[in-house]
Amino acid sequence: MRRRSESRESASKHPPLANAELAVMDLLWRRDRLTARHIREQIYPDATRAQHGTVQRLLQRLEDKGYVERDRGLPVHLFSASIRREAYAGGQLEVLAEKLTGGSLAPLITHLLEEKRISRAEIERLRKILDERKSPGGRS
Amino acid sequence: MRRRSESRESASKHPPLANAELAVMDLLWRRDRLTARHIREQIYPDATRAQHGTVQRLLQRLEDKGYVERDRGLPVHLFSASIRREAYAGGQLEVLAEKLTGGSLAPLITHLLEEKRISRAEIERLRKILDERKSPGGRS
DNA sequence: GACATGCACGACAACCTGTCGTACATTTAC
DNA sequence: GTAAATGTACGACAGGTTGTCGTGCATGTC
Repeated sequence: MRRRSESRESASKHPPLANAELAVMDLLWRRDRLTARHIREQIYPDATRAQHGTVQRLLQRLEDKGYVERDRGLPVHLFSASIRREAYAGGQLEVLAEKLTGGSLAPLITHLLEEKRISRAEIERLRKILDERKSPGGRS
Repeated sequence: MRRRSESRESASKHPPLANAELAVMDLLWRRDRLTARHIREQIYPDATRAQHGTVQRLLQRLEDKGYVERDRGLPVHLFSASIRREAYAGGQLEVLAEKLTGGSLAPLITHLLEEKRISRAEIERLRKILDERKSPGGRS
């Protein structure tokens, strides 16, 4: 079938994270340089022997996808996220906008506002963010 | 493994559309009440006999997911999107935010702004949208 | 009736994900 | 040094989803 090359390309550049993968990233986003053991303990509190392998598998696939780096300096590797949570989230947002609204964010947000699914506080946060961008402040 | 019930639930409420499915929805979002034939012609310009079935299949699965309604009044059914593009897009945005930033949109957009991935024009559009919400249009 | 067109749906291959188990390496304990 | 424990690498597999096709059935036209 005919398909849009761009969205396909961005999807391969920013493959979406599946559930278990996201759980691992979540830990790495909270704290860097974790051992596989630490991750396993968090995700599978009742750790059986076999689940070592599962975590290793997940970490390896995340490494393949470019989302995780491992420090092999020690025999027990230390894992870190190689992309910040905000960068991943932003990338996914872009993929979404590209697929659905030709890359524009406005329609997505308009709908949520109309449906009153964004709190007043959140609206103010967003306004502030946009204002900062308008007149570059102390931030950078 | 342990999983977050909320994100799972919203995912089942708003299942993401796959590629071919999205292509069909795209047509229905542009124009309502299309026949399967019309859709097939658009998606598979060089239509073979077998691809009738493919389109029927896609339409049926979209119907199952609640994204498409069909008018069975005539022997040749007429298909329509049962959710607006903006509603679907907004829903996906919410799913994204829930999974990644605890439901807040600000971090997603902050990153895109810092990376200068949002055009000046788009920023103004967003500001305008938010302003409208702040001081409700018509009055009060 | 014969034929064309459309709908319903079973079946299937390809892919992805989460899982496990096995093989191998390295460290630690005796 | 050998054995046990721990860790890494990765093949394998089941379950789910997706895109595809084909076949059977209904309904319309001539």
